This record gives sequence, structure tokens and C-alpha cells, in this order.
Amino acid sequence: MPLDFRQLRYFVVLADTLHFGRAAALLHISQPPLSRQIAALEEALGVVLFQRTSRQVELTAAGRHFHEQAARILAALDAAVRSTQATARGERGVLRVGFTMSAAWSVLPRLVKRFGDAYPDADIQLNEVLPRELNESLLSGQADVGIAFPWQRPAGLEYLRVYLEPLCAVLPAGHRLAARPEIAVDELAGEPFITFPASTAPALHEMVIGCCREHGFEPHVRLETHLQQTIVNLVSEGLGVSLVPQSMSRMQLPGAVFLPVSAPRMVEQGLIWAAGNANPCLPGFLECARGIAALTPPTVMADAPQVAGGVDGDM
Amino acid sequence: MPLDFRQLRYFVVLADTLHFGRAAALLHISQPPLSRQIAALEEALGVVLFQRTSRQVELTAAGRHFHEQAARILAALDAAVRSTQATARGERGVLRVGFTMSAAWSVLPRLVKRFGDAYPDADIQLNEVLPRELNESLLSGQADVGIAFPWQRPAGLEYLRVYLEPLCAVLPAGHRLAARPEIAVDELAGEPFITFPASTAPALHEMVIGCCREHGFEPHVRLETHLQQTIVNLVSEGLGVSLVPQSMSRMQLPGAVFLPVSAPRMVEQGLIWAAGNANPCLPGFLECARGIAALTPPTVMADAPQVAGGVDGDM
DNA sequence: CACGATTGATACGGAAGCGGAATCAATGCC
DNA sequence: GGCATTGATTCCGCTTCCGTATCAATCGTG
Repeated sequence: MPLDFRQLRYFVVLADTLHFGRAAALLHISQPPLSRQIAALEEALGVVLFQRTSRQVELTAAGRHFHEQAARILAALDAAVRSTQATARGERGVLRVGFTMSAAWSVLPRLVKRFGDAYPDADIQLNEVLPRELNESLLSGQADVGIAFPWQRPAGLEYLRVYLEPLCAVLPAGHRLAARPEIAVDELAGEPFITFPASTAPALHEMVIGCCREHGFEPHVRLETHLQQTIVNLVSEGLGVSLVPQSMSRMQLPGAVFLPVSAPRMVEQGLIWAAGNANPCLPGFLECARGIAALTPPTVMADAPQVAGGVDGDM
Repeated sequence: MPLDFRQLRYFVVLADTLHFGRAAALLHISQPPLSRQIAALEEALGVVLFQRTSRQVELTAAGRHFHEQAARILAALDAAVRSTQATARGERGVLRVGFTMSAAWSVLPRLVKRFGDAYPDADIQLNEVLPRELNESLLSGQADVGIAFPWQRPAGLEYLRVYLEPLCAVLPAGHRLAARPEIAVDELAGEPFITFPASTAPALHEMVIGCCREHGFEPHVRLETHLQQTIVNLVSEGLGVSLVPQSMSRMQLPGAVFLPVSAPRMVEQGLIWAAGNANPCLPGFLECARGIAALTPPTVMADAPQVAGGVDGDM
């Protein structure tokens, strides 16, 4: 009575073969149950689907119509099962990535591309968030994973380092130190610095200030701005100097020169995600990130042609 | 294991309510079988669809996706059942109507419109056929029903009269008899006649020739053509006279005058169909035709304003 | 902190449904 | 006219399913 999937499968095979015996053989059942299931289907529908004589079986007009519908439904069911399994395996779905502009400069494009190649049916939603908002965004479930310079990590958030690189100095092209192949950090002691505001980007703020303090001086902060690109721009205008991750040297500004520093501070970027996040795409994304991490050291070199002298980011 | 429809319905309700007890109540079953069916569904898919704690139920990402799919499939199944039942009732489907141009002049448009109003989801395929080909077309199943002036009817074909009307004379406007309100058929004895070829339209041929013979003369056939419209056109050009069904007077040609004849021969049109035709739309179509037949007599009058004097087609 | 209420999972017994072998009735072929 | 084929029917054994009762885990509350 309640219209079973089995009846649909039986019906479609019978409608294809128009022969109870052969259809039953294809279905790996004997003929009597097939007759009964078809009869039950017809009774459930209240419609005669086959016109039987004792010698041949024919579809009625209603049967022909139901044949198309049933085949479509069975195909849709099969597709639904497959796509659901793919969803559970993380091969399809949506992963919401919250990224900070500061952290996205080098890692994000490669990671997104790698993930897209590995999981072509999974979609990534990229949303920019402020660094201080990232943790809350992850914990509240608004984003599945974040890419950032790590900072104070609350309980419930996991972290995976993806990228390690040295800080380098960035100077105006006409600066007295700009022609040197390498400088020491403390040679910048008297220079006007351009840094990040501690309120919105504490990790980046600490990165520059902390590096200077390690080398024994308190930097003279002349300007603060949120974006690393802006820092480099301001440097190129001659407004000051700064310390930035080496990958920023990808910016090919005529007025700015990137110089390696001796015994540089290493800074890292990584993925942050909520420990309880159940998005099936997340493990695959993390795996891609681990792959990126393994490839990173040589890649850093290739990406930073302007910087002479190699500093390898061993991880 | 084999993925039942019931499991889909159970799953959708549970995904809607996210509460085993309430979902079971909505499904009019108790809670344990629901738990088991959901577990069986998850095992069949190999996918965890719900994240259960003892206090709350939540959909996983795969579960959310499967929810959409399952709801779509169930809706498609419901639609398929309804449309199949509608097909079996003849409320939807395709009815192939073979019509002869000669017979379609008056009845066909009204019949098609009536059927279209009564069965808005059923489609009519109109195909013109030559009169002599109609019977074979019906018997071979290329058409479901035909509209024609009846002729020799082979075994296996049914017939239903739909329309009865008198023949009337059609004369050139300048003809010596054209000013009369009515004429006798034998007054046309000496006139050049325009008729149909006996080979392709035997019924129409006999209609004219037989009428003349009934009135005691053999018409002098000057021209033969297949279409009634062409006959009227040729008459309006002064090339001869003819006898045509009264409904042809709907053609408002300046050069042609339609005149009632005394004691006119009545001619009928009707539906012809194969006795074994199982198209579910056919009974409804026949019913519409019976309705047309009942309405025909007054309609004939309204449609033939140029003909003075009423000749009622009693059926 | 302890008790009760709520929720989903599990155990068991009765009943319904399904599949398979045997058989029947109708039809076509030689 | 005998035989083969085809779908329907019957009966039996088994699986599966539902419902009642119960359990384990958790939350709320005083």
C-alpha cells in the first residue's frame, strides 16, 4: 500500500523489458513476487500501468508517463545518495574561510588553489575579518577556519602552523642603508617606524615592536596603519621604515627596498579553527594546509627574488 | 538496507522537527521504530545524518544536504503519482486528432476549444490527413480520433455524429439565380459544377453528385478541387456553381452568394476512432463532442447569417 | 547535591509482508 | 491437437517491522 522504492525499481525494469520473467531475472527475484509487487503498485496508484494479455505485456498511456517519472526519481535518488556521501566525505559542500588581510598576502591564494584542485566540488567562501574578530567568528560558527598570524588563542580553538618566514626591513629607496646587502635590526634604532595599531592587530603590532625590543631599542612609531600594503606604500613615499614579513617583498614598488636582516625574527601564519567544528570539508582543508607547509621553505625563496641571501624557514 | 521510501519520509519529518518523539507522533508511529529506521537509513547511506546528544538532535552537513534532496524527491514522487492518475483519468496526456480540411471548417475549432477548457492539462495534436488516409491512420494508431464526413467505415472503427447541416447552393454574385431567396436543386441542372475528386474525397464527391442525382440530373463537372474553400473561391470568380455544407457560408466572399435550397440534402460530420484505442483522453473528447452535438442546431443558425430561412439539423 | 523529567537507544514478542516453489489458466506455435 | 510460453494464484517459511516496556544519559530545579 505505501508505495515502496522497490516497487519503483521493479516497475522500471519491467517497463524496460516488458516481460515479467526476464525482468524478474534481471532483478534477481522470481517471477511471482514481481507480479505481486506490480499489482500492489497499480493498486496503490489506482491506475493500471500495464495492459497484459497472457502472451505479451504493454504499457498503458499512464504507464508510459509513470515510467519516465519513476526513472527520473530513481536517478534523483541515486544522485542524492552519492552527493550526500560526497558531502559526508568532505568532497563537496561549503567551507567558510575567514582571513585577515595581513595574513592572506602569501598563503591564502596557494592554499585556496590547492584545495580547489583537490576538491573541485567543494566551494570556499572567503570572508575578510578583522584580526581581533577572527576568534569570535570561529567560535560562534560564522566561519569554519581562519588564516592569521597567531595571537592569544582562547580555549576551543585549534591551530596549525602553515608558513614560517623571517622579518625583513623595508626602507625608502634613497635611504642611507638601502644600498646595503643586509643590515642589523638595531641599525634602525633612530628611524621613524610605521607599524600596526595594537588594538585591531595585536599580533602584527607585537611582531614589529617585539623585534625591535629584542635588539635593544624602542622604535619611534611615526605612523600606524592596518594594512601591510599600506606600510610598504608609506615607506616608498619616504615616510619611515618598517619590518615586514619577507613575503611582502613580492610588492615591486620602485620607492621601497626590502633588505634581509641579520638573525631575523621568524614570524608564522597558520590556520585557526574551532575544535568542535564538524564541517566535513575542514579535514581536507587542513590536509591541504599541511601540504603547503611542507612545501613552504623553497617556495619562500622563489617568491622573494628581491631579497638577497637566503633565510630558510625550517618548520 | 535497501533504502525505503518510508525512511525518506521519516527522515524528512525528523529533520523538520529535530525531535524523535514529536516526529514519531507526526508520523503516527511510536518513537523506537523511528530511531531504528533513521539508524537503518544512516547505515544504508554510510553517512551520519544527525548529531545526537541525549538532549538534542542536530543535522550534520551531510544531513542538511540530504534533507533538501529527500524533500525534493518526495515532492517529485507525489507529483508523479498525481500526474499519473490524471493521465489515467484522461485529464492530461496527448490526443492526436486527424482531421480532414473539408471536415474541419466548422466543428473542429469549437470542439478543440471545448476540450481545452474541460481538460486544460491535456494536449491536442492536430494533424491534417487526406480523407482516404484517415481510416488507415486511425487503425494503425497514428491518430487517436478523426473528424470527417463519414464514408465507408471498416470494421474496428467507431463513429459518432457531431454535426448535421443542410447543403446549400453557392453561386457567383452576378448569377441569374443569385438574387432569389431560395432555389430548387434542379434549377442548377445546366450549370457548370465545381466538385471534389472522387479518389481523394469520396464522401464529399458523393455529397454533391448524389444530391444532383436525387433531383434528377447529372451535374456537368467543370472543375475538381480538394478544398471547399477553393470551391467557393472558384465560384466567386464565376467559374461555376456548387453545393456546399451550409457552414461554408461563413466565408464572406464578395463574389459568392450562398442560397438555401428547397428540401435540402443533409450532410453530417462526426468523429471516427479505433474501437480498441486506449488513449485515456479519448472518452473525454467524445464527451465534449456529444456536448457539441447537442448544441449544434442553434449554433448553425448563428454561424450562417448570410443564409435566409432556417434549416434545422435535428439529430 | 539529589531527585524527577525528558530524550533517544535497546530488548522482546506478536504480526504483517515478502520471496520462492509449485501450480493454474490462457494463448500461440508447430 | 499437443506442447511450450507467459502471467496469475496459492501456500509456506522466513525476514522484517511495529509497539510495549525498559534503560542510560542528561538537564533542570529546589
